[in-house]
Amino acid sequence: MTLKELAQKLGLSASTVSKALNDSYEISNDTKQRVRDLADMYKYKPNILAKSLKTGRSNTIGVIIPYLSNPFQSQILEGAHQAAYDSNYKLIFMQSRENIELEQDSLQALCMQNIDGIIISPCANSCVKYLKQISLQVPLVLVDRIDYDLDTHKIGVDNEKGAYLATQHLIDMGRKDILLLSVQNIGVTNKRIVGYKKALLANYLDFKEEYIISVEYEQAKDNLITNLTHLLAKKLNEFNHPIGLLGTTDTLTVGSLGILSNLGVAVPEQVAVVGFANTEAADSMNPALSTVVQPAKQMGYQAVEKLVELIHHRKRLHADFDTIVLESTLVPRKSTVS
Amino acid sequence: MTLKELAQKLGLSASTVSKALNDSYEISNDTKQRVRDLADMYKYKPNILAKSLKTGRSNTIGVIIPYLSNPFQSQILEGAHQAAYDSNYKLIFMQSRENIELEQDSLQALCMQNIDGIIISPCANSCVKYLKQISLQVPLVLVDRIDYDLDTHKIGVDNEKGAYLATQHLIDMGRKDILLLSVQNIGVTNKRIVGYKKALLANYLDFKEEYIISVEYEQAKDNLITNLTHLLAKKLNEFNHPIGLLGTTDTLTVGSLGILSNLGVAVPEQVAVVGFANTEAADSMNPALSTVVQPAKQMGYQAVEKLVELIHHRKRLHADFDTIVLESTLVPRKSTVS
DNA sequence: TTGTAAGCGTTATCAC
DNA sequence: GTGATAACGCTTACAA
Repeated sequence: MTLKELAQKLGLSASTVSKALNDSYEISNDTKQRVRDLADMYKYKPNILAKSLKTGRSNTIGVIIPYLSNPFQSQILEGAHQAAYDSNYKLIFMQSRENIELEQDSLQALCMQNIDGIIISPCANSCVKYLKQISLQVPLVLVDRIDYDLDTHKIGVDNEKGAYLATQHLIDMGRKDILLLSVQNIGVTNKRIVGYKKALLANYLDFKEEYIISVEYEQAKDNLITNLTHLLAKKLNEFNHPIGLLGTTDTLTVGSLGILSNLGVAVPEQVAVVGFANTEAADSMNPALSTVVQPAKQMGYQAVEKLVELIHHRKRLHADFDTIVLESTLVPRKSTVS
Repeated sequence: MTLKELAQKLGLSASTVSKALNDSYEISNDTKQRVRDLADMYKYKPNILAKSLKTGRSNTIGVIIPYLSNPFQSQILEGAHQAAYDSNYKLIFMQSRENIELEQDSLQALCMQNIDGIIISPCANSCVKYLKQISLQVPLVLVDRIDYDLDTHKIGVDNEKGAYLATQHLIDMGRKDILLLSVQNIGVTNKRIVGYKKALLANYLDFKEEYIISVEYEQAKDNLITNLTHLLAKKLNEFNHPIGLLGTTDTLTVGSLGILSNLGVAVPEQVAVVGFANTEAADSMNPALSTVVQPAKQMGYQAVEKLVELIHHRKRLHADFDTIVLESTLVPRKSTVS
């Protein structure tokens, strides 16, 4: 059932019917009602493709995140989906798998899809230049990994503060030697390291380069096992006091618990663990994991809100872009509090 | 840069250029090359909307799952995305939130989007009639929750066998009283209960209705806490032997570990726990969680493969639909083996 | 081998 | 208030 067919049945022209269905002021209420009634009756559904082709807007937003299987990122996507649903947009998503070529591929693919805007959490080592170029073609909003020099809206969390809180918490629990687990080349990591350092400084503790365990995303698990085991063996012998461990991503933090357990290291007695992690399973961990929780869904939600805003009035001043920084919260559990 | 403009620059007609770019046999190699070169030069990108409008195919697949934030379901989606990417399809996804109205809304929304096909993991209490009606309009493939009377491809796992294995494992570990945690009204649950019963039967153990703790999805966590606490208090007193616990979903299984820990119940000494769970964090659980692992990504991948197959030759015989049942595997860890 | 013309289902402009 | 017409950018008979 097309507009034309509907028009014929009504004895009206296609354009009149179109206007009626779009509630145009030009059309009389009588006609509108007649049109709507028959449209309902025949279950008329406009062809969105044709509509989009004509209007130039598709009501579709593209989302690019590194990994969908990462619970934190899928929470962002869930929030984004909710917001999209609320504002009547559709979501097409892509995964960059922390791979710069895949990211550019996906960006390219999205641009070819007549989407109205893009939300992206750039992959490790992402190319700012390329992003900038895209952002000139189509509205773009950064989410979570917002540490890029781009003129656009950015929605993230206060990573520095989150790390500061976590570090301070470990110090409060009496730990003076605090290892930090991080993934190489993810923007947010830097801020977290800064927070970590500042907390150390504020407590008159030395920062030691060797305390930073930095692994590549790809072989994160294996690298983590090797490096952590190695460093712990050394440090636990060297010191005769318990130490702290700060994980800067879900995977690393949760993974470290398993490793420590396998090594027979007591948590928190020997090593207190706290980390960024958005998992609901924190209470079921061994032991219950103290976490820095980030409002992931909210980030995704606000990112879409901002993007939609951007889509609706595209001609904003450059100076007018917002960077929204949400708060993360520390939830202490048994992995730091004995 | 449109096809027309490109044609003008080349001194050719739009149709010739279109054919050249689509590698039509009608066009000479010379012309093809010239066209391609200039297209590259001007970075010509075809307008997919126009193409879809004309051809009637959008190369887009809709996916509906209950919750994106459920790691198991997001793994299905990840696999689906991978397959879609490989076969050059785009994915639009929706969440039903285990809500039948939201599911029908989403189905409706997808149908209006000129998608080429749908993959769905129906929500609890989903309406078969409605699904059937949709499946007549557009190719549809069921994934994971395949226990519906629909003439279409279905990709799932052998839930009965998975539950059988898990139950047998608990029995092998010396447990004769085995509680089962389940969510109401999810199709897969039934099969899992059947597997559980069969394993009991095969070992000459009585099935007891009271051993089944069935909670609603919405208040799963709260209900679980109440019911599990209650039943355990009763049973642990009544028996003087250790018992078993079988969780039929990620959330329930993982959640139960936290609850048991809070109750001060020793796992596996007092209660051995095993459950369906696809989490990578199993090793970090308290204690490391024995799991029935399902090939979630593979399910998603194959679902898209099947759907694409269906899209390509729509006129298949009814009798010709496949139901693919993948194997799940049991990974014993400390929560059952002391 | 290439070009012409019609059409996919809408919306927008302008005339009536 | 309503309708004719063109246009969005592409594909595809069919004609040349």
